[in-house]
Formats: sequence, C-alpha cells, structure tokens
Amino acid sequence: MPELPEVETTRRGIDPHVKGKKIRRLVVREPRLRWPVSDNLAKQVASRRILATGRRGKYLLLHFAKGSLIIHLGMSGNLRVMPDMQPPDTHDHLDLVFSDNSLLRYSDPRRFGSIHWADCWAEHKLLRNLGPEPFDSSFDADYLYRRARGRKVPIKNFIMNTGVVVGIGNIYANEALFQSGIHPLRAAGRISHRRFEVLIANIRRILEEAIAAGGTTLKDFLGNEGKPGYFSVSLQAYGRGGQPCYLCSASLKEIRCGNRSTVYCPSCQT
DNA sequence: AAAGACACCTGGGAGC
DNA sequence: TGCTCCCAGGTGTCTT
Repeated sequence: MPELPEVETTRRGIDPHVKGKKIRRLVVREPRLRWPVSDNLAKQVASRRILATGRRGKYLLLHFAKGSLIIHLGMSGNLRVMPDMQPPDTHDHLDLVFSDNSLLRYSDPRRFGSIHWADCWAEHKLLRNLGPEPFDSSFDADYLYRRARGRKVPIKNFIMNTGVVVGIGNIYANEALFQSGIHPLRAAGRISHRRFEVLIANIRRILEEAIAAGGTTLKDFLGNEGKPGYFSVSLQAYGRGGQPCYLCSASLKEIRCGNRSTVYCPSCQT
C-alpha cells in the first residue's frame, strides 16, 4: 500500500526499463481488480510504444504517442520489471510483455488496484477532480486556508482528501501533523494561515525524505528492484501508539480517525 | 453540501 | 496446529 513516495519510487525504478519499449501483448490472468480490467485493454495497448512514465497523485502513468495507461497499486500492489517470462505467482495478475521479451508485471494480493486506458489521462473520471500535487506551487497556504473555510472535518481527513491535495496517505498524514504540532481532530476551518504554512512545509519535507529513502516498507511494499524502502525507521508517530513522544516523552495516543489508525501526542499537538 | 460509514479483498499476527 | 478475530498503505460510493 503504497503512498506517494512508494509510487514515485516505483515510477523511477521502472522508467529506464520501460521507456521506449514496444508492447507486444498484455497478459491478463486475473481481471477482477477494483474495477474489472476492460476486455478492450489488450487491443488498445498492443503495438504501442511507451514514450514516458508519469505520476498523478498515486496513479502511475505510462504515456504513448496517443493515450495513456493509468495504473493504481491500491493497498498492496507492486510493479516489477523482469528480463523474460517467469512462472507467475498467485497474485501476479497482469504482464505487459515487450517486443524484446522483457516484461512489466503487476502483482496485487488484495486487488484494490486498477488499470485503465485513457485517450486523455487528465480527463479520466478518476483523475479529473484531483487536487494539486503536494510539490506544485499552487499547493500553498492561501489555497489550503481558502479551501478549509467553514469546514468542520478533522484536519487529518482534510489533507487525506484527494480532492484537496493528492498523495497524502495515512502514514504521512500522521507524520506531517505530528511534526507540525497540529491535533489530527482539529477542525480544518479552525487552523490559521501560519499553521498551514508550517503544515505544507512539513508535508513536502516528509514526502521528499521518504522518496529519497525509497519509500516506507511496512508489510507488502518492495521497490521494483525487490529492495525495501527505508523510511519506516524515520517514522516518529505512525505505529508508535503508547510509546513516548520523541519531543516531550508524553505517551502517544492511538485513536480512530476517518476509520484509520491515528497516532498523536496529546501534549505537543493542539 | 459536508461528514461519516462502508465497501472491495487477501494475508498476517494475536490470542485461545 | 489450527481456529477466529482484528488489522493493514486507498478511495469511490452510499447514507445520514
């Protein structure tokens, strides 16, 4: 369950191995992903050449001269490049086989991921209403402050809402709020402009550090080289419920917020 | 319109 | 060993 840094790590890992490759065929062993893999997909990608890779939020993009593949890894998906066809494992649902016999293999035990064709990716139903990228200059304190006016939703839910900003999953939402000293249940509309500046700076720094470390490994995630990410050693809040706060030694609290595990320091985060 | 609950699915770990 | 229960990185959709 990749968050943005895991998706970006995957994109950077596969990029040199898929760019310029021509697709010979698409093998679909299990079409029952979050949405059924379209019957037309194999025909749509056949004989096309991948010109570039991209990412929008947690969606990974493979761009062709005309059209794109939109891949989401869900909670447990991963992509690996293989030099030639290997016997598939239980959850290896798709292979994108290239003309040189190398392939890109999609694996996803929980099948929460998806793959779609789009003539124009930015207009695809799943992507067209997404908020800005966290590293985009339009994602600033003015923007967040304006969007948050009148909103009573907890700030943690607010920043995890992909219509507000993309790419912030549960782990990094916990970390960003901890490092910003903001209580996860605080109403989004009751946060000052100044605190949004701090929050945005922390979101960016944490995501950058996680990408540099190759993502966070919990259970399922492996980079495309099969190497785990190393960011989990830097987590200061997530997974530390009941343990002492690194800043003040108070016992970190663990609650449910937005139906997800949420850890915060009752003393540092207000 | 906004907020919250629920759904999808498999696997791993805890506890008995 | 093996059963049952709970939890997990996401996010679209339904209900209040």
